[in-house]
Amino acid sequence: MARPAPQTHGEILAAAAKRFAVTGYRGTSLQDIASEVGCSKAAVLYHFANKEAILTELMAPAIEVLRALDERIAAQPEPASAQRVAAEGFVDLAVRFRGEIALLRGEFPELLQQPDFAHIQQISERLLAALAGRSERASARIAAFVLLAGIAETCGEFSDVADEELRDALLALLRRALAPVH
Amino acid sequence: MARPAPQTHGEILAAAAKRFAVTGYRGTSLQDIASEVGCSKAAVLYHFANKEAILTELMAPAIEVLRALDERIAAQPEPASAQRVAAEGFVDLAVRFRGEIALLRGEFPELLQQPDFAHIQQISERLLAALAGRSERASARIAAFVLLAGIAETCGEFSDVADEELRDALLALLRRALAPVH
DNA sequence: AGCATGCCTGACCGATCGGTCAGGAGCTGA
DNA sequence: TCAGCTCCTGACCGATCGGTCAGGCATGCT
Repeated sequence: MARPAPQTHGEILAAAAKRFAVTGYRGTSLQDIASEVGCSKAAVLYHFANKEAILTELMAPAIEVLRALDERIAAQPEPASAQRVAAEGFVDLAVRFRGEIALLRGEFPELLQQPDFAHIQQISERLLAALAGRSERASARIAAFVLLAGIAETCGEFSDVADEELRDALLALLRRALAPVH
Repeated sequence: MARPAPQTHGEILAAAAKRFAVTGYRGTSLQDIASEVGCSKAAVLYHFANKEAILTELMAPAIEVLRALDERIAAQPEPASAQRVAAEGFVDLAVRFRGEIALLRGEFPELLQQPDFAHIQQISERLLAALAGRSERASARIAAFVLLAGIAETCGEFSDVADEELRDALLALLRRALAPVH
């Protein structure tokens, strides 16, 4: 019809991001996305192999940064430095990609099961270990888990707070809350 | 058939709890629950008006405790005491009902939209305000949100940790992490 | 014996889901 | 002019969802 050019791919991506942010991944149907774009559901599936492929492409930049952070953490020989790198890197990532993280709207557990995101679970585990100061103590791991999950849930809210202010608040919280490495 | 007595109501509740804990509320169908019990889907809907009624009954005790906590917090005239009551009360609730909270598996946002749980959103807001020391500063509210959401997400994990140990770890974390009231 | 009631079943309903498919419109190069 | 390609459509598919309904089978009261 009136669709002039093949920028549709990008439009679908943008529409999907918009809808996912409101109703979550599972709560958004291909028809919802198609309606938002103004095309047919079949057109959406012409540009993307399936629904999961849309999410994968949407999250790709954030996942790449997460992967890089994982490498930087792994390169730290000392627990204390690994904890610092993990804290600063994760806060930075959470703030920068807070829009993308918000898309998941608490669907982390299910989404992580999907084959495309399988390796993220392992990265999360290493991130948790680093934040816990590579300690096996339950209290350290519990605190790290609370902060990790809490920050992931939080960054989507507070969209009215500037990046800078959000990052400072989260970093200050982490510095107060993380058990010091001993 | 061989179903002897009307303890089916309780069996359905138990089966639903078991399944919700694994696949979440939305990820569990009435047929799943019926199969777990060993009855028909129609039998499930004979005992419960609809799917949501199962969840409502499952969460009722936890919600009642939450409501009582809300009242106790509201009765505190000073921000400092309200913060203390909120922190201790919420940790206690999270640990006691960690099984129930785990059922929700990150489906809080959607579930809170449902009419049966509408008032919980307001209670959560007051809980957040109390933890933030009734401060309007963004940093205080951000920290409170991270801790609230993080604890809710956490208590379902660490099922191998004893109640006592989990509560102590969470309380110690809150004491470190909460911005002091000034 | 007859009847009501509680508990439960299988068959069925409309809606919605992700995904497929044949084909059409419009452009491009031979 | 016509073949071929990209982009897209509407019709359709099987599966699954929550929920309904008429009826069946015990049990217990009259």
